Amino acid sequence: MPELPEVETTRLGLIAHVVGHRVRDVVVRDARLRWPVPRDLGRRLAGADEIRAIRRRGKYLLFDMSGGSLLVHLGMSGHLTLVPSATAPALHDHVDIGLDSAQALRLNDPRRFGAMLWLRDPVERHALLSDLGLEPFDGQFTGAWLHAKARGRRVPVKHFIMNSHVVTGIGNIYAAEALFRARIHPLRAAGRIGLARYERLARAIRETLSDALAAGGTTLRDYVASDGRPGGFQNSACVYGREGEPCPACGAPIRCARQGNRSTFYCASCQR
DNA sequence: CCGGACGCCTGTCGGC
DNA sequence: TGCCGACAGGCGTCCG
Repeated sequence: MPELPEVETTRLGLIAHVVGHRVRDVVVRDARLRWPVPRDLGRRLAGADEIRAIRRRGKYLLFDMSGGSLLVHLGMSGHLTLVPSATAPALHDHVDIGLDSAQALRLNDPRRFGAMLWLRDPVERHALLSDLGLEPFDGQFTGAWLHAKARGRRVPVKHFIMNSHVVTGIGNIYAAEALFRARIHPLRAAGRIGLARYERLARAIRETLSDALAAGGTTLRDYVASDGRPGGFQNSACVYGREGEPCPACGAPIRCARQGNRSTFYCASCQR
């Protein structure tokens, strides 16, 4: 499940191979992603100049070109890899973006929750990006900011920090891990948590994401980086997917609760 | 505005 | 062995 560390690992792995190159051709084998891949994507990309930069906003990747940007979202099961241009496609290899370097950027996404769209300038005004919350590594993202934002909210704090209109890049895995580090119960109402605990949470979110980034992200099932290699953070997870195992801090068994359609993992003795 | 439910999608797994 | 339901879950959308 690509969250901020997986998307950022993908971005970092692609920069050296993609920036400064032009798109030669685009092959869409299956346009049925979250939204249809635009029919004119090939014309747009091949008609633009070279890819100037790759940016990340939340879980979105933006490949900046003249006149607009290619937006990519990996959804739940997507990954972007670089392959030699002639590489035969495998199952769920939906889109190839052929570069002038004899390599292709290949999107594989079994569940097709991902997206590939062309965004005209100014990109930030697009509906998908305009209402996004703060980046966790933005200097404005502090405990005080979170505390103010949570005022009056009755939603469980785990949902609150997974809401991309509040703070971007945090999904089910890192939300659970950050709340464990901050020793906050995932079901506690967001508006009923004090400033000091939000300071702890903001710090825990940044530490968790930094550690995961250093490990190359988390691979539970589908995720691989742009070179095809899996991440390593799954071995460092304290609570996610560890129901019944002893809490690394106190030894009590990790619990699993269901919130709507999602599982949440926590230590009932450490997290209050 | 807020919160909760729903739908999209495929692969995997446990139970019978 | 095959069938079936549950589950994985990001996020836009809809509804009360």
